[in-house]
Amino acid sequence: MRGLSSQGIAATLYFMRYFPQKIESKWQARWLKGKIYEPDLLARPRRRGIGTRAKKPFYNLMMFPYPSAEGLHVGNMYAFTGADIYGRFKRMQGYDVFEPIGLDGFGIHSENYALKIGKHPMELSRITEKNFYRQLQMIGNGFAWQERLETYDPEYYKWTQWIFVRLFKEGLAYRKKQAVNWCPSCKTVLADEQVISGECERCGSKVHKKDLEQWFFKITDYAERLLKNLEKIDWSERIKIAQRNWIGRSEGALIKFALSRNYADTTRTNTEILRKSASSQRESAFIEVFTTRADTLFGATYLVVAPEHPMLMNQESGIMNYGEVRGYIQNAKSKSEEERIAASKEKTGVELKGVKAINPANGEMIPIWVADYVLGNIGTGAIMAVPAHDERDFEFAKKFDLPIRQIVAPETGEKRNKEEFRDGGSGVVFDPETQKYAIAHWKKGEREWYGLFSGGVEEGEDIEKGILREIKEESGYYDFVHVEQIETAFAHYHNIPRNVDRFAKATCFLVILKTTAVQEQKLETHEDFIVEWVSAGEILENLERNNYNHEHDHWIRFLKQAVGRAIELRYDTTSAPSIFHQRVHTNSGILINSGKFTGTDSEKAKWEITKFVKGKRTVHYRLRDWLISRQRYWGPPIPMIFCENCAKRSRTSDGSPTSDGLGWHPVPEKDLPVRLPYIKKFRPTGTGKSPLASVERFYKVRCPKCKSWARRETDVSDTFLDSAWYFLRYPSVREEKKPWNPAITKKWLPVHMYIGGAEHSVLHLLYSRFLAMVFSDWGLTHFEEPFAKFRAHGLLIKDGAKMSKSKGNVVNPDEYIRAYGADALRMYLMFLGPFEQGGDFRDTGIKGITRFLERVWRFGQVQISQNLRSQIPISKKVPNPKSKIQKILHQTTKKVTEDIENLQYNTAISALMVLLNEFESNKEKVSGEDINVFLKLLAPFAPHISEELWQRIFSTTYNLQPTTFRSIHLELWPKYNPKLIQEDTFELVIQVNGKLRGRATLPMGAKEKEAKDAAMQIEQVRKFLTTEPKKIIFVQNKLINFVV
RNA sequence: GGGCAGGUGGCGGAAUUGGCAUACGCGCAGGGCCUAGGACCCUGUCCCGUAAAAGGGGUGUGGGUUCAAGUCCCACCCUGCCCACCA
Repeated sequence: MRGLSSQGIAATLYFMRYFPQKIESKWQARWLKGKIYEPDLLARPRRRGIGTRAKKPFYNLMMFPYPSAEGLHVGNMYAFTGADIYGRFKRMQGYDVFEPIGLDGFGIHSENYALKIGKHPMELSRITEKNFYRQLQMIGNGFAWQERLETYDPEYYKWTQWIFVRLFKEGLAYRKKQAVNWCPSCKTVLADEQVISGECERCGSKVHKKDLEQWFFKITDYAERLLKNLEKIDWSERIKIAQRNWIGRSEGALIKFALSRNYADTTRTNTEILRKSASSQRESAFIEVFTTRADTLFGATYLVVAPEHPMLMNQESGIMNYGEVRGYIQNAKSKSEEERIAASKEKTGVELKGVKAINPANGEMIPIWVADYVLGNIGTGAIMAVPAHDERDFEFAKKFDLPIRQIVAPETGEKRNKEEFRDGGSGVVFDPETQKYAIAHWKKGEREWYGLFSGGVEEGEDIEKGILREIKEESGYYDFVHVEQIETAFAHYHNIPRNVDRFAKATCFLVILKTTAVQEQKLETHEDFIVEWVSAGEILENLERNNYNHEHDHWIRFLKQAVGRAIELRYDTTSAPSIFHQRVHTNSGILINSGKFTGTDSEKAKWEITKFVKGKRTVHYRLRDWLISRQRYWGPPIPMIFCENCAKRSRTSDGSPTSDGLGWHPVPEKDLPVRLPYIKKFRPTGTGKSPLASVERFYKVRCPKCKSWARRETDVSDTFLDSAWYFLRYPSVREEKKPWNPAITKKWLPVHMYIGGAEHSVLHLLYSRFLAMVFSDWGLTHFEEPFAKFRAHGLLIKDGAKMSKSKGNVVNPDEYIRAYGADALRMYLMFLGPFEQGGDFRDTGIKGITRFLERVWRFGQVQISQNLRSQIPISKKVPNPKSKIQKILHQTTKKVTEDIENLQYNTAISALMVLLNEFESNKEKVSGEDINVFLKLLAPFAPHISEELWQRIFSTTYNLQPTTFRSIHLELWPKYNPKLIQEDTFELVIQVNGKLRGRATLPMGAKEKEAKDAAMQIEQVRKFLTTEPKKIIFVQNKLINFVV
């Protein structure tokens, strides 16, 4: 076909149109037939030794979707495309990439959807499966279709149940009665991780607490390792932080507070009480609290126990108002979690009459309260309340008028050195009549500032008297209606009048005037200041403006605290600026009012005080055990059998159960799977029992041990258990005897790259890590961490808002694929923004990508027709290594390679656009080799169009059988030559005083002299260089800056 | 309340170590092609200023460091996400 006939040209022109749908389905079918995305998973070499087994395994995993019949969400496609680009890139780098896909179709989400549309989940799953796989096929990912799995497949959940059995046998699965999260709408219990701000993760209903006996996994045994291992894995930092917070390790102390029932006589001294308590301690009645702030023990002015606390269970603890307390407990328990949180602003509680606790630090008798702001399942369920340094305790103390004692004094200014501090303070003088504050307006030299009246305390003088004396001396006011100590701080400050640096323990007093009468004669006359009345706003503004002096740090604190207190006393209710909120000091500082620990740094005092009161230093985790039971239908039945007969026999003589069993037996492994029966009444019951509990043929079984009639567990397991181990099954889906094949697992795991949503940072990802660690401990695998590398992709939103069904802005990828093709949609999604940051889907944007692909197509067609016309095919034309095209080609190769590695797909695509622009403006200089490289760089993003063009231009296999062709996706990734990237000239930026005044092109490596000469050539530069420059800054290959 | 991410043209977003702010794309404007529309191609597009230049301003706000700041430091404001009475 040398000369083209007119029909030939017409045919060519017709062919030039880009029909993505046509080529996309064609290549998808060929890839599938050719098995180009199926690595050889087997581990052992082939018999004759020369194996073609995978040499460089690369397990590229993405989070499998939970399907609903609505179909694939564009957000799924966003995640999958981003993961697939990485996989394709690795494949072209010579790795044997394994990229499996499956469906997480078991569990509440799928069941709720089935309920909503009134279909049986078992039937629905067959429909959604088909639909999902069809859609997943269409997006053009390099999936290993032969290894797909579905979590509701008995061949899969057989092993999910097997894991449960093993965990039970190893003591990591146990049953206990506990107040658990109950979702009234889903009619099941939920794990803590599935309760978001008191609401059900799935349906958003408010979650209640319910006392139920449930199955738990002992994930808390692994808390420390789950935390520590985070250091070793290459994960998105934000996910690691989320896990760290969720595990919530905190170091603290367990401190015992002895109880006393003889507190009526309040006249006794502390020593007497101590003696008394020492004797009453023999009764060993005490409350143990957990605290991370043992340093504040001297400020513990009362104790609070949770409504669930065991001491409230028996009347014998000596509570005189037991009826009232019980009423409170019942009321608290009936509240939902949400109500308890919502009510957090308004604290409630009841004092336990007839009992007091003894603060072990100072022997003080302190009251005990029950209040629901203390939670039963956190720490010991009891706290020591330090209202001066904890906001919740502070609120509670204010409401019930309990004593507040400051223990930790903040330190303002720089860190204290060893110098001795002076005792002193300041007074905030307030006149309720005018709502103004009296201050000293200083003037000294050029400086002018406001200050509080302040001074040092003289020997033998008490601090309050000292401050009042200073106020009288400095201002003349003496007629006070209210004097109150507000706060103490340790402050470095500069005494301006005397021009010396000082360190002081400063106490602030709020002084409210009765009258503004002035003492006839001030005792001291200051030349440097005058007394002025200003509003709080004015004084604060002045203090903040002149913040050159450390003294002001604590003055600002004092003023805010004092004004806050004045507001509270209702001396000022109208003109208070919002900044004046009384704040509780919760940070570290220096101890005051703390016996022999006074003056110590609070951080240091923490463990000293713990030791002093014989407390126990311990570590506490926020993480709690994983609640596994679900009272639902659509999940793997928990493979356990309860035998009443065995339960009876295993009890010891006194009736308590023995350690080895309460009659619970795991289903023997040979009997797995426990198949989920098809039942018509699958709706959740709401009775606390699964719908399976009324299916006799399911639950009525023989005890595996004693063969008497027994009852099968009818709850199913949490859906997160299904997905916690699926990555182990993928490479071993054909393994029948074990959950995973050890040799294959050894070869392919841990997962090399895992990409998924950040919303799973503490659910799925934590559970998977837990199980992987357990399997490793059992010697079943060789790794503790399942995912060597994990990257969280960003959230795809639509027109600035989150996509949701209620907003009706969910994008269905099908329509877009039909209209623009999968390649265009893939590239558009990736072009929206940085993959790890997410993007905003707007319909207008996809046109740009479509245009780009059409231009690629047209450019390719020109090559094809030239191939046909020319004796020497374009593909054989040798590129000129010195040409501009070569340079930009190699630069682009470098950029695209690096960007894909960093998941910065948006900039990689932009680089490809720049390259195409360059091709188009230098058409005649583009060689076949250049196009070859371009298509390979494009291949991970737009796999279909690049395959089609590559085959037509370069391959001899285009028309061969689908099974014998050589795909571009198996070609090697282009390499760049760093030498070709090197520019030999650069554009010198010429600045005068940092402002751009001109440019010049110079050879790379030009010296300062040459740069200067070049700069002087330019009129615009000379114009600004009237005098000899003071300084010349020269940055090689970049710029020259003249400072004049 | 805490943690994290972020704030740059009309919009999505670029910007190595601090060194030409706004790459690439969308949109918009003008022009070409065409009976016309669409598609496509070319040119322009941060703001003020100008016939055009020259010049000036400009990366959430206010300060600082520097010859030079989107980038570093301090304080603050706003948005999004996650967590939240965790002792």
